[in-house]
Amino acid sequence: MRQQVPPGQPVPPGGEQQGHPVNLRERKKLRTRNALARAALELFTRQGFEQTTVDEISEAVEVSQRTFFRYFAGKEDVAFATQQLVETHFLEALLTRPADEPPMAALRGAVAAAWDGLAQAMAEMVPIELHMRAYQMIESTPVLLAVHLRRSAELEERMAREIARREGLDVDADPRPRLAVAAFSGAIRVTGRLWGEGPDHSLDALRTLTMAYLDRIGPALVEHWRKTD
Amino acid sequence: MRQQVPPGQPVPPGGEQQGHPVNLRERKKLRTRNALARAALELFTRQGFEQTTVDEISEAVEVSQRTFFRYFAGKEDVAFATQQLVETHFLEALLTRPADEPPMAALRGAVAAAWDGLAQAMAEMVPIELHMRAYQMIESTPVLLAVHLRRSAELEERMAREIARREGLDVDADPRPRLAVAAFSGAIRVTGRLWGEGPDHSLDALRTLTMAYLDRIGPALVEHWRKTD
DNA sequence: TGTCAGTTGTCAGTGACTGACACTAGCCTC
DNA sequence: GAGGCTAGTGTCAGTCACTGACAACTGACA
Repeated sequence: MRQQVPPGQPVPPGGEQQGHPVNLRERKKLRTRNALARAALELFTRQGFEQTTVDEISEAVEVSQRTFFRYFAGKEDVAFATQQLVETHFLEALLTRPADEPPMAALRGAVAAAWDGLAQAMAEMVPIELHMRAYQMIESTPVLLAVHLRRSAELEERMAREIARREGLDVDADPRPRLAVAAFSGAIRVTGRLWGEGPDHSLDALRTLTMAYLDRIGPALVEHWRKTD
Repeated sequence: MRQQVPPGQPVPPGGEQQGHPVNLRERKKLRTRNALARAALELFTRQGFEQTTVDEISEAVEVSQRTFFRYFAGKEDVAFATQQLVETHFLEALLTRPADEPPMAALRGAVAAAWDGLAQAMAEMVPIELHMRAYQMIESTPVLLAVHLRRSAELEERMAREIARREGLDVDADPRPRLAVAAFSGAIRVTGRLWGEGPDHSLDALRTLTMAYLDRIGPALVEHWRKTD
């Protein structure tokens, strides 16, 4: 079996992340992709990742196995379909933060902004509740956890670079961008877990919990690092 | 293909980590296992992980593919054969540190102690230089990097628990054990990378570099946390 | 409406793994 | 030292993840 995660993502169609296409072709593709993701997550969460075959997923959507692999680079890849959506939204939000915001404020602002609009985009793919169950599954499936950690590391790296760029620093020379991102990501992870364990599994609950935690990271990292300030 | 990483390690023979067996049976097994690991790492580093098949590895050692899978849970598993050895040595060393040592001193002492004896045990399996090249390969192969991150996370968790136990703390209630371990692991990782990039690839170079860095983590974490102190 | 490009299905093949079973070789006993 | 026991090994057949090639189809656009 192939099983390896694609290096730079063999970019199957739909890689352009829901750009609300106009023509029928594009809409059809998007529908197939979403249907595959939904079916996959449903099966994964119900019977387990390993216990689900790609054939099952394809059959559920009534496409050939070959088609599945044209939309997703691998079985692991579908499992992260919704994560991918979240990350994309967040990164986009981060890139459009006002230039004068201090690092942690920008990161915090980006999460906040990402929530808006995310819920809708996500719901088109899968019910939020399914996304949440998928997250738990990822955390408890060794193969997926491994991939998740790698993905997180990559995201953090991109965040750190963006923060460094904003502050006019060299990521490799100055440890602060990575430190800030590490602290931020740590908080996000903790709230994610707490939310999963807690009783209220609504998006709003996660949102307020996250914001509350981010506010506690402490003022040490909140200030500008630029000398010009 | 199966490709998933074994949850609790399906413990193939030889899982008892080189206990210098007495009888012929055991010695033969150990030799086969080491030969497989050596052949695998050699092939992986020469032609790449994905480009190497399990059949190639087995053929190089003149055993059947089935036998390979009786020694290692999967193709990924061999790639971590030497890492496994290092980790085992380190954890053992940590467990036998004097009870009155402060956390960071115990961790530091454990690395130091692990070096002794490790070189020999390792050389029985593969040349040190091969182990080193294998490390680079892991870092640059996405599938392996993912597994590596997961393994590291697991190791850190075990370290944190041990530190907490020593200090009489609850890992989940007090963040300090995990923080200390995170700082420690971070330093180890950094030195590992520096060593790989630097000119001197000797074990001694790594050892002195690591020690120097560990000494810089700062006195903030070095003190005892116990009130009784 | 016809052409063309993008999408899909079919087929065949590779490679990672696994279970079952038969065979062999050290180990232990008598 | 012969024989039996058992662990280790090879063979075989099967599953499942993936991939390339090619033929059939279907929207898009002139």
